[in-house]
Amino acid sequence: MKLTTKGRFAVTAMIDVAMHNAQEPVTLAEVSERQKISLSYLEQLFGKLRRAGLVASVRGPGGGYNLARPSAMVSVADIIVAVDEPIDATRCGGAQNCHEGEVCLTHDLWAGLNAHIFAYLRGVSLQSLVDAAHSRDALRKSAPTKPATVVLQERRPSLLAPLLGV
Amino acid sequence: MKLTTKGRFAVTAMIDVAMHNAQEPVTLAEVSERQKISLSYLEQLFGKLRRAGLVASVRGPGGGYNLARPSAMVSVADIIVAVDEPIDATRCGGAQNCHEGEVCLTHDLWAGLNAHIFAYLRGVSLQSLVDAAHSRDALRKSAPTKPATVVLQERRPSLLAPLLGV
DNA sequence: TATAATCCGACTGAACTCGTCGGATTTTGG
DNA sequence: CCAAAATCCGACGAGTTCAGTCGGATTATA
Repeated sequence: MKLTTKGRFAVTAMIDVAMHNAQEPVTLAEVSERQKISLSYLEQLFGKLRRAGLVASVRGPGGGYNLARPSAMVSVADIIVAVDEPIDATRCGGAQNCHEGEVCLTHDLWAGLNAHIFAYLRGVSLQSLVDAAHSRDALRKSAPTKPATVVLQERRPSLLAPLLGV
Repeated sequence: MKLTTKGRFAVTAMIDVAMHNAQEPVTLAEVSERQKISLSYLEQLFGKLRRAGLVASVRGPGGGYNLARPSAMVSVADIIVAVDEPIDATRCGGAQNCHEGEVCLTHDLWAGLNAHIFAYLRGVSLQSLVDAAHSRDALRKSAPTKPATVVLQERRPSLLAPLLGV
């Protein structure tokens, strides 16, 4: 699953599309501006997302991207798998580290972890992320104690942040 | 947490030490031979494991490494954190991708995932991995239908194997 | 026909990872 | 006291991977 910044960008971009997809398709230029991701990079990502069947494209002027199915039916796992192609699985599946024909000591451990992570990300829908963003917005508006231009989010460097490079 | 092969090797090596640690300390030369990991690399790993307080070293001839505490009290998370030092957490903790002073759309998602993975690995003790290895051994001995030299473990390429590059 | 947009493959600079190497230090045994 | 066994340590390099760019092709609109 690999969990690189590419996957993170893809999820962010998909949320953006889901939030702005009324009738008109959403152009990558808009996403680029809103999310501060370079257009070229977005093109690369959405090529994969389209091939994976997560978005549908409309070419030409007035075109852009639509979600291929309702956001409630798209999971984060879907997005990441689409974008961060699995590398060669020949790590522990073959004779690489598994020594002398035996399954290596930790095989089951990593397999279990994989299943765990996958299940977690599979359980998070795009819709739920959109909802979360909306409720954050609502919360911020209901308590506008400072001018919006100066509001800086307080940094909260989670103890767990370094894990997985997030 | 990063989950690289370095972490995997460290876990494997720790299992090996736990399984062979009677009174005498275990030398890295033995671990190297049994687990097919280069000695130099093991030295590098065990330097970190020692600094993290997971193993204790005995120098000079007859020396080697002992577990610093009972294997039931060492988790996989401990080992991986000791070896795969956290990279710069400046991914989402600051203003990098979080744009315009707001928390980026996916912040909570990744934080939750981290916590999830960490909890999982925290729940797996070194002892449990040793037990699993022992029961695999017992199973293989109890059904010796073929000469041991020819027994090849059947490959079972899990569907989830590509995830995380395991 | 000009323009807005997706589409695509190749490429590069930078970072990171794996693993090595040479040597220093400590301790045991003869 | 000395040789050998072992840990200890920092630096380095080859290879790989990743993030992001670039130039241009294609498609559709107006």
